[in-house]
Amino acid sequence: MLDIAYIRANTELVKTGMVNKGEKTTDVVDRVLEVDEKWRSLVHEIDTLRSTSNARSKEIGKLMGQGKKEEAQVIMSETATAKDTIKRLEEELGVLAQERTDLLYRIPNVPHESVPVGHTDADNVVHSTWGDPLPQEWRVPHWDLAKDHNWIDFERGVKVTGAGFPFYVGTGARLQRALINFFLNSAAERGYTELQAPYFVNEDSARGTGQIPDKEDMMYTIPRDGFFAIPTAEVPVTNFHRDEILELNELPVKYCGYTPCWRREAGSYGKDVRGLNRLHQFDKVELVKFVHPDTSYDELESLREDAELLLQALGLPYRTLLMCTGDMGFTQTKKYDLEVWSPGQQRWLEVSSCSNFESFQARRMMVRYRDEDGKPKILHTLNGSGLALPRIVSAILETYQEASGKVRIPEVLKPFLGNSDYL
RNA sequence: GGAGAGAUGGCAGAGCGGUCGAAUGCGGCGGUCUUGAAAACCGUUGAGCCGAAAGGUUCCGGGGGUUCGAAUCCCUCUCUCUCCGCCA
Repeated sequence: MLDIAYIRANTELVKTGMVNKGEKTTDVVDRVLEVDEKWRSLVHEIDTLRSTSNARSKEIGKLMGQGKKEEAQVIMSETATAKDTIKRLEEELGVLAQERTDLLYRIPNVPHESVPVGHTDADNVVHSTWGDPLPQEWRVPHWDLAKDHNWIDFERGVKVTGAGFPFYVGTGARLQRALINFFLNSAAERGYTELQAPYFVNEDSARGTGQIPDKEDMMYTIPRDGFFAIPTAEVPVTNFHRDEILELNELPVKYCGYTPCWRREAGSYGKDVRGLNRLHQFDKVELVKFVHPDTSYDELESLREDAELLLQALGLPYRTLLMCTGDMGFTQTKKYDLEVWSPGQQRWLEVSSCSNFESFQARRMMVRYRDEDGKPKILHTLNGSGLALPRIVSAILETYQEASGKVRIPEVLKPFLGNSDYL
């Protein structure tokens, strides 16, 4: 959520940002300012009332201590009504406070000035490309190839759990494990501390990163225990420092973590869901940074680079998109998507998205750092995939397949796969 | 799953219903001393909110209650620890 003081001081900027992100109206901004105004004046009123009644209680305490019961009685009778008034006003305040935060939660983060204004994915800007997209030629989609080699078993996944929960079999499973190791090792070399995170989180954590309210439908739930299956490691890893104050000299704090991710993906059908393109359970290595506000845009560039280097090392042609305002999402100020080329399907597949949230998540989670003046300040958070596995598996199978149907192993993965040349 | 104990500041750990935002110790920061460091000594050191500031206010696991007044009493929830059982 945004800082209400920021909204007050930059109302038009916030509204413009909303419009550019594709919100139909900006009424919520006016309403939050209105409610905030009322809230603040009521806070003031209540604080004043409490101040006098606190003073009186102390007075009573003093008199009682001196044994002056009668004098104490007089003041007691005076305070009786103030108590009721305060209680009534506090109830009012509670309603206002709730409304205020509800409204604040509905205001999206403001796009950075460097982000192109646009409405759809057509307005995204190609930031860079690496390698040449391979032509189709003999290359078949990964689902056919994987089936021929018995590397992925979609049918048994359906039997055991349901659609979108495949088995990886034999070499297929090994390839997954190799990729996870390669990604984690690379992240470690780039200064990320590895975290092995819980796969379930509680409600506070889900709220911290913004899955609740609004996006709880994307998550699988464990209602009996009040848990959510994580849709991405971003949730547990970013919440790692919830309600904490980090020291200035430890910034930037960088974590990587491998986890499975579960997403209900309600309402997704059609060709997009063939094979590994869209799953309910998939594996991902996530990169998360906690940084000083002054550096977050530099950190975004280096985060993007961290992710890009993985694709380059794997030798997979890809392109990097700078997402336009309309295609960016509620919580981000700036976002890059990395799309790998799938020669078997002749299309780009998103394998990473690297985002700056500025203080949007950190404010909600109260993650702060202690500034030079000794005061706690909200820091900035960023995250990006490094990388999502299934579409990388698709791209490897399709890119490295030979006319015979055999699949070569990318150089960097060989050490993880017995130094063989072929899968 | 059963039984018991507990939840207080960065950590440890006190706290009769009234000057308790909270003793004390450790840690942190500043200083004295020292060629430098250590030790010793002195001082300082929680966070949120309102406010231009002065100041005010809230917070002792969460929520509710009793009271003029709650860290302290009552109810409730959650979590942690110990023992037993079960178990990778």
